[in-house]
Amino acid sequence: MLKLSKLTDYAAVIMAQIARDPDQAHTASELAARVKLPHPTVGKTLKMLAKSGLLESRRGSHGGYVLSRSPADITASDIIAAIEGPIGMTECSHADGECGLLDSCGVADNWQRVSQAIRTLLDGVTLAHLAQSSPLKLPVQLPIQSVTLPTASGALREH
Amino acid sequence: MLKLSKLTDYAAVIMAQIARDPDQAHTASELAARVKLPHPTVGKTLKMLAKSGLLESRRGSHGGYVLSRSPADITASDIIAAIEGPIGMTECSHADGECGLLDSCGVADNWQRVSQAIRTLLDGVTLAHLAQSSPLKLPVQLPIQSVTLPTASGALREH
DNA sequence: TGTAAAGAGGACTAAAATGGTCCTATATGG
DNA sequence: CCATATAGGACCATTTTAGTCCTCTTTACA
Repeated sequence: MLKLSKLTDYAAVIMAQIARDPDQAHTASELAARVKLPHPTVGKTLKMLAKSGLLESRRGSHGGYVLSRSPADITASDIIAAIEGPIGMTECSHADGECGLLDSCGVADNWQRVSQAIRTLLDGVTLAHLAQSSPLKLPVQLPIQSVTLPTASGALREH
Repeated sequence: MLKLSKLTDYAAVIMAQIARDPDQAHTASELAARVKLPHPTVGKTLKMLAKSGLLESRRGSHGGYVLSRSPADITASDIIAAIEGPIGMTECSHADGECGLLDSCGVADNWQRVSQAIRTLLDGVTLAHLAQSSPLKLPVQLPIQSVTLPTASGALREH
């Protein structure tokens, strides 16, 4: 369903929590309590976010996590990629080949373009947007420049 | 990774094959051969596409599948939804409640808006686009109307 | 009217991804 | 030194996904 994993969802919620109070370090237990999720799970999520550079961690007592950049400089793409790896709709949208069906596929190029469009869209959503409760303004119109389709281009024959 | 399942991928490829030769019925075995995938798998995919109304099937000898509408009237959303169910990034993006964390979540609204933007984007990509080999023109610019973020709106405090 | 060629529908299995927990090690402040 | 944190994995249970197979029905045509 083109869905985010639960962990990614948690990550977004957690990041938003931190973003709303960016000046102090937040511990896993504190965040777990706020977000009402089990401590180990929140801990795991935080570790992933830290490892990919979105959070900075301080160990020891009085430790915790802080944003490594301003909320306006952290995108939805960043968060998703931190938990799920590179964003792409299809197997072949990032890997460099190894699909084996490329010749009989015929849609790879276009899927990759769609992937790219989604990635760009997600790049435009920042943590600052997510953290604020007031609605984002998104373009509900014309996300695709409707190509008056060329009906038949040379290469579309098969076998 | 915000990825489509393999079956969805197959579905797109298969639909594109049919779209390129829309005037005759295509059997599962024929398509399996073209697309170089095992017959049972292709069969399963076709059944799903037919059940959700994107293909019409004719049984018996000389049977097969035909598009139920013109390629320009079948969208990427349709194909994805046929295999994966309703498109939405988060659990709460279509279900009507039952999340239980909504109060502590604080990002639900915005995620839903992002979901909606992706859905709209996908609605703009048709099977006609996918089937043609010449590149789609996608808006690599400004998919989000960058809200100069309101810095602090009333509701974003958390005790 | 019989037979072969198709799809419909669903049961089933194997493999992979996901979510979640826990343990040990290390760092840090008081 | 001790309490409090994170780091980094190992680990398991559950769910999802992919893929196969079997039986039934429909249809064209010899």
